[in-house]
Amino acid sequence: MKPNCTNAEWIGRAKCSVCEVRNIVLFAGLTNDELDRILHPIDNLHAPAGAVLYEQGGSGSSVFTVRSGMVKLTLDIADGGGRIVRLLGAGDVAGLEALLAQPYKHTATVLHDADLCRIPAELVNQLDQTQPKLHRQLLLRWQKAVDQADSLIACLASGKIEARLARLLLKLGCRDESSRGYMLNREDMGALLGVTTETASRAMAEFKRQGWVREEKGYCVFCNRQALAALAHA
Amino acid sequence: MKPNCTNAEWIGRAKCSVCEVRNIVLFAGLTNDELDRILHPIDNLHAPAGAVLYEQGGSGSSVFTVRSGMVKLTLDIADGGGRIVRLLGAGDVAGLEALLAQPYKHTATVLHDADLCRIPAELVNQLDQTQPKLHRQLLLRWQKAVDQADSLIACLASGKIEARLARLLLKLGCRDESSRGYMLNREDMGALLGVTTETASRAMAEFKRQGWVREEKGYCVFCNRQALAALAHA
DNA sequence: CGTTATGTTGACCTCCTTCAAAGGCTGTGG
DNA sequence: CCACAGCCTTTGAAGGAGGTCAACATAACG
Repeated sequence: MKPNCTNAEWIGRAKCSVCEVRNIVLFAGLTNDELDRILHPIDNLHAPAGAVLYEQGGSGSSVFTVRSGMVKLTLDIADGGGRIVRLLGAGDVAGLEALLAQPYKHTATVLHDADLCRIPAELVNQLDQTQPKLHRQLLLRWQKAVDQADSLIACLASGKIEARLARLLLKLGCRDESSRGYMLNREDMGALLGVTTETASRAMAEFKRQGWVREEKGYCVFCNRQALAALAHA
Repeated sequence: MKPNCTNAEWIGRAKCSVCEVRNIVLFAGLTNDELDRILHPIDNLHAPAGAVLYEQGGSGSSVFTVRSGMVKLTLDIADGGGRIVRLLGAGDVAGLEALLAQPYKHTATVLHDADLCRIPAELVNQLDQTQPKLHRQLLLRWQKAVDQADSLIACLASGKIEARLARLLLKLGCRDESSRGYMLNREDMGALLGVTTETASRAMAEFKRQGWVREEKGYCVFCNRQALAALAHA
């Protein structure tokens, strides 16, 4: 059991060269040869829903790339509450602050069973100095984190609940599109949209009554994308 | 007049080696010799309140470091509205996305007369490859942007208005502390806190009636920091 | 089959929005 | 110096949206 990865199952050394998401995660751009030389300390983990990858304030020694599944980053503030500040899916990276020797800024919790790569921060920093391709990928990841945070502020924290929920569902995507068709429970929806669990539940129930969206054991299925898009713009 | 900087007054080539904020902005860590060799294309601008540094979607060719004053980054979404996603003060950097050849993600508007350095993205990218010190500064700036966005989500978009406003005022700081003692107008407060201008005005008026804060031509003066801190934690 | 966690719904009340109007400050022109 | 316009702020009143507390339903699970 990894100290940073509660309840995570260790699968083995990562085989980055055969990883189907290689091109969309951190090491995109490196050739197989380059990968073979460096991938030894990288662990491949499977973490079930509920697993905590790391906790806010913990000393960060690794970054995590998400190969599949979904991970949430939550920020606890003084007065309780605690809000979800990011949802990560395939190709996203968690814990970049570890590269700067900063403590983890969030608590990372698995929402849907996830395949992850755990990469020592030290390794990434070494490669960063010698591999211009990785270097650019790093900057892109950081920018993506900024974009996601900004998008959350602009799209999920402004307007009426129905509009916010519609935007969230559209962001989560559809089952047959990408790996992002996961459904959230009402509590997480509330923490993401900045409302109570009850309000999130009421809005979702109404959406289902209207036939705009359907739920299938953890997945969400769209029935009327147009209706959601119309709501999102209101 | 610079194309990217409406109403900005051009002062001259930047003299980074005598810049008092050099240690807290992008080139912190470089020696004077190193600076002398590279600072030629850097422009020093003075921009009055209301000036627009760049607009969302514009092709980004420069990053801006803020030497003094205050700048807001606003994100316009489809359905109008438009929300402030970041407040920048002395030492902060705007437009990092230009380094990745991405269009500007926000509109940058000066809120309080600002001294700025306009640095060509190309120059930063060149230095990034040869100057490890600058490289680390860059990553730190990106992380700071993430932190600020997350902080906004957690602190300024959750809870009752009074708590949010108290947190905002504490963040803005006090006049005799740093350069962040600026007061915002009610419209910007609303755009930052996610409420209407009227609600922001009502809350501020009440704070002033209670004697917790005072306003002096654009600056804010604390009278009762404890009261604000207590509100912030509620 | 009971137990527990999660989702749904209702009733009531608070907070914020909306629309409207009045007050205050500043700059401009007579 | 005063009058006036324009902008920002403040305040009021009415309505709606979401919070809160509680009950109940449903699903998951041993």
